[in-house]
Amino acid sequence: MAIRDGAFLQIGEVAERTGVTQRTLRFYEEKGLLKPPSRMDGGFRLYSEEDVQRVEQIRRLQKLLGMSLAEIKDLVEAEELKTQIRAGWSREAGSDEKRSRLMETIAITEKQHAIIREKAEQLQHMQHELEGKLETYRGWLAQLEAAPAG
Amino acid sequence: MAIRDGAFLQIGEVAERTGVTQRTLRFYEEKGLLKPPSRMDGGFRLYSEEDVQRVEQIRRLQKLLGMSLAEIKDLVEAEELKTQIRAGWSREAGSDEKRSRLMETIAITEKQHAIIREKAEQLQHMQHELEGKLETYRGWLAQLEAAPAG
DNA sequence: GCGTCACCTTACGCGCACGTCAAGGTGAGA
DNA sequence: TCTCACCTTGACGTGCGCGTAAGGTGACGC
Repeated sequence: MAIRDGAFLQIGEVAERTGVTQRTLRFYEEKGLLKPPSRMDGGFRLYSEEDVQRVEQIRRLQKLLGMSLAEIKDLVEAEELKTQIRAGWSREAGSDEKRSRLMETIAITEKQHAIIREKAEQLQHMQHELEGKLETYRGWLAQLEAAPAG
Repeated sequence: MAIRDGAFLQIGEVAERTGVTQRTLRFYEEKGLLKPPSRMDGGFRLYSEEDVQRVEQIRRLQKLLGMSLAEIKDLVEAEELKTQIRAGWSREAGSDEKRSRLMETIAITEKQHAIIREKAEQLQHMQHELEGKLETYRGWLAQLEAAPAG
C-alpha cells in the first residue's frame, strides 16, 4: 500500500503521474534539475506536489522547446529562486534585498519570455506557411474536379 | 577556388551557407534526409539550391520542434513527394492519379500543420503564463517602491 | 521466519546526432 | 609536374538522455 503521508508521494507514484520513469526522476535529481527530495527512514524518496509540477515543467520545456537538460536546469534554478523569494517574502530582511531579488526574478522571467516568444513566432510563421500551401493544393484539387479531362 | 558551375555547390560551400558541418551533410544523406546529390567526375558532391533549402528546413524542424531526424525524415519525404508531384504535374498520367496524389499531399501537409499548430498553441499558453507572472512581479515591485518601510 | 513488494545504489549499455582522425583521391593553378 | 586546397570513404570516439540489470534494504502479510 502507498503511504499518503499528507501530500507526499513515493517515486513510483510520481513516475506514474508524470509519465516519466523512476530512473528519469533519479537522473534529474542527479543532474540538479530536481532538488533532492526528503526521505523516509528507509531512504525512500518523498516528493511533494511541487516536485511533480517541476517534473511536468521540465518535460514541457524538453518537448516544446527542444531544450537540453542543461538549459532547462538554468531555467528551473531560476524557478527555485522565485520559490525562495516567495517563501521568505514577508518575514525576511530589508526591503532593499527584496527589491534586488525581485528585480533578478523579473530579469530571469523576461529572459524565459523572450525565448518562448521567439519560438512561438517562428512556429506561427511555419504554421502560416503551411496554411498557404494547403490553400494552394486545395485550389489545384478544385481545378481537377472542375476539369475531369486528362 | 570554388567552381560555380551555374547553380551547383560543393559540400564546403553548402556547409558554410547552412551552418552545418560537412560531416552532418553526409550524415543526413546517409540517413535519407537528403537525397544523394549529383557528383562531379571525381566523385565530389554537387548540391543544388534546393538541397540548401532542404538542409535549412531540417534544421528548423530540429530546433523549433525538437524533432528527431527519423521524424524529420518522414516530413521531408513528404516534401519530396510534393516536389515529384509538381515535376510531373502536367505531363503525367490520368487525372485520377493526380487527384489521389494530391489528396495524399494534402493529408500529409495537414498532419504537419496539426503538429505545428498544437506546439504553437502550447507555446502561446506558456507565453501568456509568463506574461501573467511578470505582471504579478511588477506589481509587487511597485508595492515595494510605494511602501519603503521594512 | 519467509516471501513479496516497492524502493535503494552502482554501474554498464544503448541509440542518437554527430565529431574527429586517418589515409587517400581530385582539381586547378604556378 | 608539383603543390595545395578540397574532397572521398571508412571507422572509431563523444556527449546526452536515459534503459537495464545486479544486488541490497525496509515494511507488510502470512
